[in-house]
Amino acid sequence: MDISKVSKISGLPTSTLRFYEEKGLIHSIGRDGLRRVFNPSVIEHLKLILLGRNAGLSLDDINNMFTAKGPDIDRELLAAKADELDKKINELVSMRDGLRHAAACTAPSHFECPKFLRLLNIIGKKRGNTSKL
Amino acid sequence: MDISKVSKISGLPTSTLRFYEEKGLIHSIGRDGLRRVFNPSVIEHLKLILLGRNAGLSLDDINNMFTAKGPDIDRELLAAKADELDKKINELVSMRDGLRHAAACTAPSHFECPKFLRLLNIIGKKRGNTSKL
DNA sequence: ATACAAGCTCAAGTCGACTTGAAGTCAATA
DNA sequence: TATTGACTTCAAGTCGACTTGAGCTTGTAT
Repeated sequence: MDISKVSKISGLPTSTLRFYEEKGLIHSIGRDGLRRVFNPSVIEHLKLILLGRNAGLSLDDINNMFTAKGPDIDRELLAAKADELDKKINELVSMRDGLRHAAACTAPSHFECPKFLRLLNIIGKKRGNTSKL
Repeated sequence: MDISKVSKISGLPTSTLRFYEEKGLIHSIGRDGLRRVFNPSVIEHLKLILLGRNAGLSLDDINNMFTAKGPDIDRELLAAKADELDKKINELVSMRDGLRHAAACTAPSHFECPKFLRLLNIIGKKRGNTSKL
């Protein structure tokens, strides 16, 4: 596949694909003249990258998690990231509920609605001890 | 409250608090000489801001969602953001499951593990039609 | 009285993640 | 054959979200 096909399938601009290759997130399997040639499997890699980005991971995180830099991957890192995601999922659920409520609530300000404030505080409680909030 | 107290309670550096004030995300209720004075309720605002940031919202989004710029808030925006969050939550759940599996899986590469690839594709399917992946 | 920590403003710097621009290569088509 | 359009590299620019630094003011402790 050439870069424009990858771009069309993935929806990512070619500039981003080159950027990702430079960062080592994806790889081309060779060149046709000057032009990069990609294995179709790059699409799966890109899916994973987009997914990770969407989950709020940095490109470096993604790189560390999925580009085995030795004989084996870092299982602990993966498990740790899974745990982080779990925490985040809980927060997002609360946030979503808070938003849904706020969209329906008639209180003049969200901060004057006890239900909304309660949701905020529940979230606060769930967040270990990294912040005092 | 003075800025250092807000900083201690919130865990945010004073520079960030000033920055947020400048952006209109929080407000001080006055000055004591030169120094900003905050109402304790700023803590609730900061909770919400941190929560939003954690959910991947931009400061501008947060500002639009929670600083009523007219008599009424934008309920449609809130509901739309709630829907976005719902989508994101689904993705994060899949991602988390994928990571948990990858941490345990013995396949030489994640991309050679059918189960992992299946998870990726399930996610792909869930993502409306904004991207072709 | 003096020093010092903590605040202040405003401009500039940083970092991650890209994007854009200039300048060149190359295959295909008018 | 000449132009076009898609590709290439490499450097520089952009954007959001802060952070840092210089230079100044103030309240408190020695």
